[in-house]
Amino acid sequence: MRRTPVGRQTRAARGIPEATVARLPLYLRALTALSERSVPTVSSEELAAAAGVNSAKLRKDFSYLGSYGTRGVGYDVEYLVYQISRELGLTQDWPVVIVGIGNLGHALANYGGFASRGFRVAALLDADPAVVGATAAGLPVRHMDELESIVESQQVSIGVITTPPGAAQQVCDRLVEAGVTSILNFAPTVLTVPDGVDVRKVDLSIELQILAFHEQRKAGEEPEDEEPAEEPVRERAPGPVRAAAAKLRRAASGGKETKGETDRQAVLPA
Amino acid sequence: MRRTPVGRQTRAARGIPEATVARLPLYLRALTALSERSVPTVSSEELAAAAGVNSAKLRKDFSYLGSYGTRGVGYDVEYLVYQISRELGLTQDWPVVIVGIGNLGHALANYGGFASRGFRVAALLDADPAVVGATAAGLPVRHMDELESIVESQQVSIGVITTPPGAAQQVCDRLVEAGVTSILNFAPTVLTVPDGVDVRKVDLSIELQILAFHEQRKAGEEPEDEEPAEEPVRERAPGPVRAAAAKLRRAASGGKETKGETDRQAVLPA
DNA sequence: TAGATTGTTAATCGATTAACAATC
DNA sequence: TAGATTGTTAATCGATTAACAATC
Repeated sequence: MRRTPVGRQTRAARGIPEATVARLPLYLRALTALSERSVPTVSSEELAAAAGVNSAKLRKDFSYLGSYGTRGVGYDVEYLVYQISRELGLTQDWPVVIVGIGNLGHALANYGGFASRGFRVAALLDADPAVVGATAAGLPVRHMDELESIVESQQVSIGVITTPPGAAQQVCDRLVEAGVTSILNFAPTVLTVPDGVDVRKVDLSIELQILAFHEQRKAGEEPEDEEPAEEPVRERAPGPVRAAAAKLRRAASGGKETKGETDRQAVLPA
Repeated sequence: MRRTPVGRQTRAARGIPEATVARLPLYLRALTALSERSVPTVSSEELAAAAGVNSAKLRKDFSYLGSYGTRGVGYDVEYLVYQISRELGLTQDWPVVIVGIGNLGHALANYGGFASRGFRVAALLDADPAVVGATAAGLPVRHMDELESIVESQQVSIGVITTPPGAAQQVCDRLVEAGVTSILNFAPTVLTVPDGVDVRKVDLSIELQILAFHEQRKAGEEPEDEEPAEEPVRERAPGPVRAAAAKLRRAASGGKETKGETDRQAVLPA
């Protein structure tokens, strides 16, 4: 996707796969721990175990960065820490704004891993006058009105959105307009951004739903309903009839079934 | 990966790809919004736009669930909400424990999207006597000692870990031992679990680092250091020499470089 | 019947993995 | 030199996408 030979000529490092990029922080964390224990070198096998991946994947990942290992020996911990840090852009300082200082914004402002790794909270912003002026993590909460001036004066390129879902797109638009080009979105909202802006999302509800899916599988696949047994080959009733049927099922599904090892009530999301 | 024909015979739905499972919650969210606006039917094109994916992917995803659409018409919103909810296991109620009631645990306990979608906070747990007894989101914080009895008596199968990193594995072990088989980990720790236990992780620091990587790319790839230009073809000095060189570079890299459009200080993660 | 839209096919792309030659 | 471990190859697997026949 990303194909941005903006600067000078493209070097090998340009083509690092997304899946690899997403694992570099894991390797870096494991390496940092080794570094703190003054471990001088580490093999792909050991490091992979510490990072929770297999060693073939790790070596493949590192091969995109260059040949930083020594055959028969392993990797120099300090050197790798430095190379990965540089590859990830962590040899710079990245000022970040957090917009929406509710419970979650508060938690993030206080998050330790934030300050390390080169990320610095440039400002906390909120639209609520009752919150503005309060202090979180030693920083004053400032009003949304200051968003543009802060982003510009402090060269903020990363914004974190922890607003209620209804405000997220609007906040996102303002951040982008002001010059932010990377957004980490904690609001359960699909954000629309122009080309060149990256959005990553963190969504508790989605993670839980994925876990629930697998949990249900593990629980043994008993019927959760009256007639689910041969459900894929269901008859094709016209839409409205189906909807009515669904409603009936929903109404009927309250607290009926009992799973083998559990006894959970049937509940549909609101 | 997951191949668990635990219950009776395997039906088509067994083989839903992970990537599809991860998108079902997105579709469900978009459908719920349509449902609330009383929209009766939706095309793959419209729904895909609302969920932020392309329509071919959406149709492919839905094809794993069954044939729930009507050619020439689209999908019945209510019916799809029901089918996806059931597929994800959301027609049941899932009691969840949150362990570690710091800022983040607090925020999660208060998170609205938690209570909807069938997830219910069964208990908040903390090891710190100073926190135990306090109230968060209307629930008392209980002591870790009660973990086992709560998990067993309330049939909790999902645990959320929001402890400091040092405590995460230990908490994880206790959860698993008590019977929890799905874990959502917010601590920046690689958790080791037995087969049959699912772990998903949410890691702010990793997300920010991935954004920083792309941000750096966008910024145009100027040298962040003295000699990075032909860095992939670097000479292969033996480990210790490399490490020393790296340290030199680290020491030297403080506040030197100036990017084209930014002026950030060079900082290495702690 | 004509128009619309699904469900599926097949091609392509990207990620994972095992195996092993290269080489320290 | 012998043992260890990297870096790379090639096979496999899974995910994405465009296109279109099926069919409402």
